[in-house]
Amino acid sequence: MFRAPRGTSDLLPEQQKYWRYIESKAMELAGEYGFGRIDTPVFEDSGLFIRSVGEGTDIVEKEMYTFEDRGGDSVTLRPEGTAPVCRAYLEHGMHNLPQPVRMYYFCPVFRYERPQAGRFREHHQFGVEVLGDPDPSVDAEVIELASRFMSSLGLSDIDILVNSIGDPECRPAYISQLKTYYSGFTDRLCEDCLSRLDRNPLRLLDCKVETCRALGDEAPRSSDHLCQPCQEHWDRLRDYLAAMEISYQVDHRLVRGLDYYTRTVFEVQPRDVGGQSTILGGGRYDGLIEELEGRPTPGIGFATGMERLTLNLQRGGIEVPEIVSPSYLVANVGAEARPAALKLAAELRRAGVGAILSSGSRALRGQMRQANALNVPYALILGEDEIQRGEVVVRDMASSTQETVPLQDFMGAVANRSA
RNA sequence: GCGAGCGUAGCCAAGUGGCCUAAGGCGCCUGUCUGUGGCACAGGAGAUCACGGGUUCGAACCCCGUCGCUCGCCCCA
Repeated sequence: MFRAPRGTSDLLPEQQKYWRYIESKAMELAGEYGFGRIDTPVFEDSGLFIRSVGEGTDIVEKEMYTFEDRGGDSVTLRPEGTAPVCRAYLEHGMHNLPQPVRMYYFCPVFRYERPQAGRFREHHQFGVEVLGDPDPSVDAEVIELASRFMSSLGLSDIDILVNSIGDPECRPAYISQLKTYYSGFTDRLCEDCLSRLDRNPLRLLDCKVETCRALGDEAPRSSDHLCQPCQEHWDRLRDYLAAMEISYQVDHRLVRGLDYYTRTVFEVQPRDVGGQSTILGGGRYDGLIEELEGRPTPGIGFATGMERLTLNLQRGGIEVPEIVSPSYLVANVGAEARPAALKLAAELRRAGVGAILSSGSRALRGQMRQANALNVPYALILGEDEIQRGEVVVRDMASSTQETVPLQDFMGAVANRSA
């Protein structure tokens, strides 16, 4: 038997309510802030991601779904959402639009990883991007949006972590300080950290091994080594966040795995457990558009994982609205009633109300059971008697009461109610 | 890429060498109730016990391999 590929899953009808809930909240908020929706292709030229995400990153090095298409071009299933949006910004000359340009997206993203709790090979993101404005007020606004998004979902047990990792001006000097610091403790570093020392020194900071953590506490902090413009950006951001009364924590260990981030980085984490816990991550990427051969254009955004949001909604016991079932089940008895039932169901749907046609192959008893199991408020019963008299039995399932009414009157009432 | 655990019907599972032609529960279907649901009772369908090999007189159960799933590390949403 075929199964869904490793790390992927089917989103079954009974789970859809979470997604609908998250999507509706996200779209509502995005609209409030003036974001327009963008949808980009599921796959892109492989070079786009190699260039933007960074050659040395894990994503590019070992996680991309890259293949040659039949024409011999190398394409890659989108491993993240920001680069395609930037590509679209450039391709469609959006620098000619009023700046900044605000866009949001929902899309599947693909990374070849070992699946575990909250981590998949295909997952789905909601993300926002603001392109064309360097001002820290935009950072504050985007972080505020993230915060509002969490509270609108009902997720309250979360921390918002914020940091500044500088820019190409000041970061190299900081990184070399960091290396110097850690090089003095090579005897105390874990094996992973020893390799990070060469490959990705920033990552030393968020190692989870106890001894490494202790070293990280005392390590030089990026926010203490910012160049003057970065420092000013960082100071103003914190002023704005304070002015907006956003509760957040500065986390000097916060770094992100993609090369394009500059200055502001932030994450949202649930308060309880560790593991694959980050539910939202983002930051500023002022060099990215230029890296993609555009005029220097600043940008900032974040992405959230639908699956992790759902997980947290479920863990938090947060009630989400059920997807409404149709109002009517049309039961029918006897061969004569079958076409009449089909017609009635079709008319109801045309009138804008949902109707499920019950299979006439079952006894009426079975059809009523079905009505009960499907949780429809009303069952409509058509039998030969009703057909002859031009009537229909309308049964209110909740109160177990029913009345026989002329079909025309019933349809008239339905039309009035839905109008 | 590394480490650990687990695979018995759609789901939850009992069973740890013969009494297993595999218990029970949920769900599904049918009947009791000849055209009326939720409850109850009765019945039914649904399992090559993940797959392959081995040990044994005998394997769901022990051993080996494979595959799959889950969890952790790395990394990330």
